[in-house]
Amino acid sequence: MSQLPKRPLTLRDVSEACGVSEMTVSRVLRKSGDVSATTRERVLAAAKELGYVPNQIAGSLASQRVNLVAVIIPSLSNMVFPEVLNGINAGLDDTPLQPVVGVTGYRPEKEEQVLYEMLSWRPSGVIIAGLEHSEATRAMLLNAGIPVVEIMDTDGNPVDAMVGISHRQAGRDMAREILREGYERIGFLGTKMPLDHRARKRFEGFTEALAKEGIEIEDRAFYSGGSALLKGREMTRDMLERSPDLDFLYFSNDMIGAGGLLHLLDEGIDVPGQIGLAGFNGVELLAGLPRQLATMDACRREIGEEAAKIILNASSSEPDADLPKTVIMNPTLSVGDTLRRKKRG
Amino acid sequence: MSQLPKRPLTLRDVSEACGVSEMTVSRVLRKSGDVSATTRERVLAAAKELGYVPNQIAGSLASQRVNLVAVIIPSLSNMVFPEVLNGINAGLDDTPLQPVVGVTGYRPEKEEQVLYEMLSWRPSGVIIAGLEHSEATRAMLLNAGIPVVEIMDTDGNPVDAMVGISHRQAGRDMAREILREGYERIGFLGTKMPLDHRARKRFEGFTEALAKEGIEIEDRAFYSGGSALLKGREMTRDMLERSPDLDFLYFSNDMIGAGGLLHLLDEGIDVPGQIGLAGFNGVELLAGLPRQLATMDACRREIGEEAAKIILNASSSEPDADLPKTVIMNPTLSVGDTLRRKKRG
DNA sequence: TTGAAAGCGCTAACAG
DNA sequence: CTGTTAGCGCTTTCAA
Repeated sequence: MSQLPKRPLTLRDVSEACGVSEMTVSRVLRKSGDVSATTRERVLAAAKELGYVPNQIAGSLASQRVNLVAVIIPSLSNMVFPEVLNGINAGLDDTPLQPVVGVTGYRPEKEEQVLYEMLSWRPSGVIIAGLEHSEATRAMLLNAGIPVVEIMDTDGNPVDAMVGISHRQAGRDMAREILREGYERIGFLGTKMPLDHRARKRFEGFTEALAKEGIEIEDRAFYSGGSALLKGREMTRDMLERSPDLDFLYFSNDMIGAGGLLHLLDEGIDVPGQIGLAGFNGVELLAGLPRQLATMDACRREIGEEAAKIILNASSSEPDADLPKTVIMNPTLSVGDTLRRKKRG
Repeated sequence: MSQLPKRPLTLRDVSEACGVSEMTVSRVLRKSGDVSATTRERVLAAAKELGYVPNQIAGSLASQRVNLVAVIIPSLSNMVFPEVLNGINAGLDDTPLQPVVGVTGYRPEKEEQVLYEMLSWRPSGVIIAGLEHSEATRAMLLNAGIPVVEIMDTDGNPVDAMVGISHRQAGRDMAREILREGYERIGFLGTKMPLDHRARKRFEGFTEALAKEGIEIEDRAFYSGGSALLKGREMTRDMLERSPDLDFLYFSNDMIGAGGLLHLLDEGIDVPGQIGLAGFNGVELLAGLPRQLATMDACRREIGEEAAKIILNASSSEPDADLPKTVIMNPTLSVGDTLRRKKRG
């Protein structure tokens, strides 16, 4: 830390400062090969003294190895994705690999562009949300020649590996639970997102399971943008005005579900006696509400960790060929205080 | 898209496929220099046909330019930071620059390590949360020879540029507002985070402004981990048990504030008549609560956008030297429904 | 245990 | 408008 360099320092600078060849300096800094303790100390001291930071660009070009993992997700505004990122971070901690995040805003063309940019850094692997991609995106994924893990959804065929839950199944399970409790006049409230395939699949699974019992959704509403909690309140109010006979509301996420719950409590409506409620995601927030919303855990953190493991394995020197390429997690349904209506034997 | 390459494609492959020199292919792909329309088309067609993705590693090494901006934040779990990231994303959209995010978990040594790794990619700039860093971190920042923007806090001296709000001032402003409304017996509830300097500074500003009026905080409580909303409920309950005379609760963030609000409403306590409440952040969530919590906007998105602008300017070919290196934003205080107690003239 | 040479894939700078 | 030459800063490989 003696001078402020206009030109970034290079190995050569360190080499000259300590009178050891560039090659040996490089070996010390990478802890590779055998270097005598004395020269190592000398090199380390010089590097620290100068404030040398290695140039990974040059290193990666020379070694043809890049310690980056591309992570591509639709959004950061929805807490779901930060939690997956935390899982990936945890899974990659204490390994040489580092996640690099790209955000698509749920737009396929943006996804394509983000992937292209990330691939141009020649990462060691790709973790990407969802199974639905444009043709070009799939082609890039296929041709990249690196491990690819598609996460969060397992209803479809992965390019390479996938880790997630079946949202169709999640929808079906919730529907069955609702019917089992005797609810029959059901409303659905969700996001207006044609490109949120996971929400769509939950909805499809949900209606499918209802249909099997001869039941149809009686009312539905979709929103986009704004405060989810507030939207939940408003939409619930509006829906119950339109369809006062409903005895259950299924929300596509916990945030609007919480809004609905708060509205009903304000109105003094008996939950779950008169109306039952369920959301999706198991967001931590819910713990503080006056009543526990029925919901289903999406295994977000675990998905991130598992995806990281797969990339790690695939890019290790001796990959375990037996490690499964498809991991389907089982979301747990928690009924909370807003779903049970009957006494049960 | 004809074959799946074991070895990633290079410029040379494209060059051979279309019979144009590597240099010209490179120019076409970078849209730099003049290339005849016909050759351009030929090159583009070949590149697409092969599925060529340029190698930025090599490109950056050769051009000595890297279109990456290092962004270093403490956490992704707190919605504050994703919102800042959204601002940065927005500010960098449609520019060649791309953010790369690193997370420190509020730990100085992790911050040091993350910064080191990011600098080893020779980014075009650094955006880093906070003004408090280890000696080594400051040294790296100083010697990196690239624009550095420290964000979210302006109570201190930046290495280079800073964008944010004064948390001390924010604390003072809230204290003054509370006193003006006639509250006098004040409790504080916050996070137990010795390394969250912004929360600490708000607290300091708050107590300082109270002290000026001869008032001291009567009770305080700190938490860590868990659902903030739930913690808010519990801590509020406990504090009012301990100190039933309190007439105001200041929360270090809106989430625990919302928990406190829900608790008080459950108990049928008059808010803001008997007890006033205020939080911090202006989280979108609040809009859906039964009552609007008094709070203060932290200008998260704007901070991100402004920081992006500074990096952009500094790394442009003709930087505007007049662009200020310090941007202090003014958080707006919204009193909501939980602060006003007096009728005012 | 250390060093020298070659080259990773691309682009700056210049020449044609 | 197009091509040639010479590296960018590091690591691989081979030799000492």
